[in-house]
Amino acid sequence: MDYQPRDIEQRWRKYWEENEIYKVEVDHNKPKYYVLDMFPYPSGAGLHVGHPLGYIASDIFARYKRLKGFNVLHPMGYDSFGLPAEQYAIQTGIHPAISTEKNINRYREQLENLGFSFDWSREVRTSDPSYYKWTQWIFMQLFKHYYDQDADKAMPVETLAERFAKDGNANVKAVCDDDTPAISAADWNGMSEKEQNEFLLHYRLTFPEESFVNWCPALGTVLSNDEVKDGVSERGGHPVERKLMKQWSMRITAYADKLLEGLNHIDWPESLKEQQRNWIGRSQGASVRFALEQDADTKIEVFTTRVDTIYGVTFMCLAPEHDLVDQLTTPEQQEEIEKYIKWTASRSERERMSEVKQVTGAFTGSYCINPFNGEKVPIYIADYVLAGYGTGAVMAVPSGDQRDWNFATHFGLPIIPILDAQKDIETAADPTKEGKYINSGIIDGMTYDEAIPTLTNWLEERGLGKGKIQYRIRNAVFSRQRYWGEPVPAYWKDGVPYLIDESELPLVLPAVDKYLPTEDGDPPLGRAEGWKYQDQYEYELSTMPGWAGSSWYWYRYMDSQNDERFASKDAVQYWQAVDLYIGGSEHAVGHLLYSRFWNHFLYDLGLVPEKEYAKKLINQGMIQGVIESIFMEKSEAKDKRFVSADLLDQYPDTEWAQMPVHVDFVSDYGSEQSHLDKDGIEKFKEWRPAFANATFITNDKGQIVTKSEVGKMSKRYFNVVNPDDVIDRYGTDCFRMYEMFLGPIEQAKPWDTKGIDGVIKFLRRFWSLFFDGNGEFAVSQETPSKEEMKILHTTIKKVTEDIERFNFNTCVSAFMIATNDLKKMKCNKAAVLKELVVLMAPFAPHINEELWHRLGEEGSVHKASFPEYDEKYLKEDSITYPIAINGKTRATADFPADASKADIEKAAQELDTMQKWLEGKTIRKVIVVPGRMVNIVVG
RNA sequence: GCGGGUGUGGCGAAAUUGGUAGACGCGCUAGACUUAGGAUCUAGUGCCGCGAGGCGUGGGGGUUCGAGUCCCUCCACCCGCACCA
Repeated sequence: MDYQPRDIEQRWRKYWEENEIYKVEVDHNKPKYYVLDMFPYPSGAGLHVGHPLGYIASDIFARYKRLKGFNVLHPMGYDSFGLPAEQYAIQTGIHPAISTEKNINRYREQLENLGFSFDWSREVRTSDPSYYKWTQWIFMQLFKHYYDQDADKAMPVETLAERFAKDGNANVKAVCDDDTPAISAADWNGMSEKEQNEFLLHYRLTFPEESFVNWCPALGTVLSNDEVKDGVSERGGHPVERKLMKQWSMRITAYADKLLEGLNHIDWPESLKEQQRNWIGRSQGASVRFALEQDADTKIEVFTTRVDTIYGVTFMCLAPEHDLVDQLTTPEQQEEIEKYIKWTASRSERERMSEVKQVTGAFTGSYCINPFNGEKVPIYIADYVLAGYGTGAVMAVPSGDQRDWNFATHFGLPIIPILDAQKDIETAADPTKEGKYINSGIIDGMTYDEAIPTLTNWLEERGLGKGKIQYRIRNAVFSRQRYWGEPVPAYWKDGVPYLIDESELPLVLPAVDKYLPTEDGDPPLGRAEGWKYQDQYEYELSTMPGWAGSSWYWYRYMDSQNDERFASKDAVQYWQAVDLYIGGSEHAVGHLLYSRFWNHFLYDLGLVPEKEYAKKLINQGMIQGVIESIFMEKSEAKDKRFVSADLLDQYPDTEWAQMPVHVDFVSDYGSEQSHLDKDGIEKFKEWRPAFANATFITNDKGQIVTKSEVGKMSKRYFNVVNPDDVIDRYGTDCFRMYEMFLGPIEQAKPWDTKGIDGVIKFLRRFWSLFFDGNGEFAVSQETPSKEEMKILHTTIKKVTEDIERFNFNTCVSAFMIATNDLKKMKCNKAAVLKELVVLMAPFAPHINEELWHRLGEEGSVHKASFPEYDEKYLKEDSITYPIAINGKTRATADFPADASKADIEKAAQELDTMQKWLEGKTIRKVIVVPGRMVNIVVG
């Protein structure tokens, strides 16, 4: 009987469902293991091509852990709030809930087609009120808490109010807005309720504040930096302006240190941790205040990580947007400064970033005074200084910083050496910390480690500065002017936000007539009728961002039906945290940072047991596609010309446009020889009837050579490979094994099916081990030979070790080798095959379930226990050693496994085959590495 | 400019602590079986050379008896970024 994947797969999937094979409950008699995938956004295009890779890997690991006796939580759900559904609603008027439901059903089908072992009874959807009830609840907790630096955790705002009533805020060490005024107890007690509530917003972990946003009037919405290209919206090309808007914000800065520190305790890819560290950007340094020459009371504050270089300061640089620029500009310099400011305002961030080599700036005409030596320091503005970071002002040290050096050289400013170890500062800056200070007043002759405290103390004694830690992470804007998101459970009274009562959760998204902003520019919720708290106070009109729902979802899986709590205490206590989390690295500084922030907060409240919710994280690489394009003449002519890419240089005067073609038409797709042959050209004409009469200038082989590029798989490039098609042809098991066989999961790679035949061949061969020449199922009950046991146990060892290291590609190789070896020996011993079936079941769950039952075993193979290897079958009688002379292998020889080093050393030199190499040479040394090799060193 | 990563046959890739580089698969070559095969099986396949042998893990240098692996240096490509003072 031939291997028929489709029959087998359908039958066993049904069996698993009927017998609830993958259902999991809290079980205190078993150790738990939690395998989590990043849940998908259900887009209209179907399951994203990058997803199966990660999902297959996590499924294999989940199945493996189950076989190893763990109680495995392996759930799946949908991150179902998002912009595409809203845009679709704007176009069609269809409620996003309806289109989302449809997409989810499609995803569910595709996921089931991949044979995953999810416990679907735990499915979550972030857009479901029973889910977002708890997203809103967590938001409320954030509003109700502030970050207390003495307790080093979040504390209830009520306790803060009590302290204000007693002592004011002078002794409160808490994370708050920079402009929080100092108040006394009397001040506080004299405030009205509204004033008190307003004041507390300076401390709450989520709070409304005026912040600049990219506002696009035409689209009536706020855009991310990414959606703005050259000052216009990416979609539609509408103008975008900077606008101040009241936005909810999350005080993630309060957790900056904990988020940094936590990275030391989790097993995440080092590169991803580094990205988060850079994003948080903790730098230790000092702030220094430079008084103006013209007005000693006005001071420019700078932040520097190298306060030790302060005697090398030869100019000061402000961001063009700095508050003091107007005041500093002298009448003579007015024109130049204005011109420069105008010029920088016209430059996009992209331009400012890419043109780093060009030195630009302008002199304000004013000076400030270096507090250490009283020197006059000229003040410039330059757009390499960013208004948004630190104080928007930099003290420039040309001898120690290359950018400052470039600027000084360009404007003819002095360059003062400050360390005796600095070299060649005439040609470039030298940022060294080595050596002793020179030209440096109070720190002359000191080293770096001595200088820093000396300077900081000096500054602090005089109130001119202090040691300071600066972060570059900013509070996270939490409002979206959109419909399809969680409503914020707050209302406005007298211009101050209040929370609704917890008993009123969930605050369900109201119906609206249109999904567009109102005429007044309010978000879509402004259209909802009666959208008022107790019919009098307007609810918050913005909704939450996409990352809200995904910042805690792993807890909901633990107890997804709970109405009383986000998850029961029991469930959270049992499942604790995610043991293995798999997803893409594109979430490095978005989801993976925000979710850690929320988790730290929930931990502070005692609601969850671990500070870090994901102990181990693996990034699966993106599977890319190949974009194949042909060249079409740019002309007004009705019938265009197309040219083979290898003939382009014969038409130097013609302009050609690149046009993507469907990859199905392309021969040798993805290679340098990729081309449309005669057949392909016909298919292309059929596909694009407008070009039926076009001219095709082919090369001498009659081909139109195409240009191949690796890039995103996307509908617009006609290069999407749908997993369903591959599965229809080869079966789920083959698809799963092939994706694993492609290479390491972390690696990005273009999708191609070139090697899939090897995997299907292997599965057929594996299947044939269980059948005789007539196609009848036939296994032998005989005791396996020593040789057969060796193959089995080598494979068990290899696969066990490789699964633990997530080297799934080499596991597949091991299965292939074992199958080939057993096939050669015509081994059909049930005792060997049964173990192999369990071993392979995580990778190819269906075929192995079938074979398990044919072997007469009870129950599901997925409830069996993973085989253990026995060292005794792995021992060799003899070991083949390579024998080298000066590192160059010249012969091999077998020695008994228990031979001593001395025996091997002696025997190796006496080998007949070695004599011709050793003739006339003097042996200086013989190196024997037991079990490995012999190297004879000759003179 | 900064940060991170990658570089091994025609292709996807293997290679515990430095120890026979290229496992496994694709492709290719030859053969077997077939009416036929894009099915199956067998053998071969890093490069140069008839051969002995030589050369080979992006380039150059170093440490070592021995380097894909460790160190220095240069190059190429990819990803991220908010010029982070």
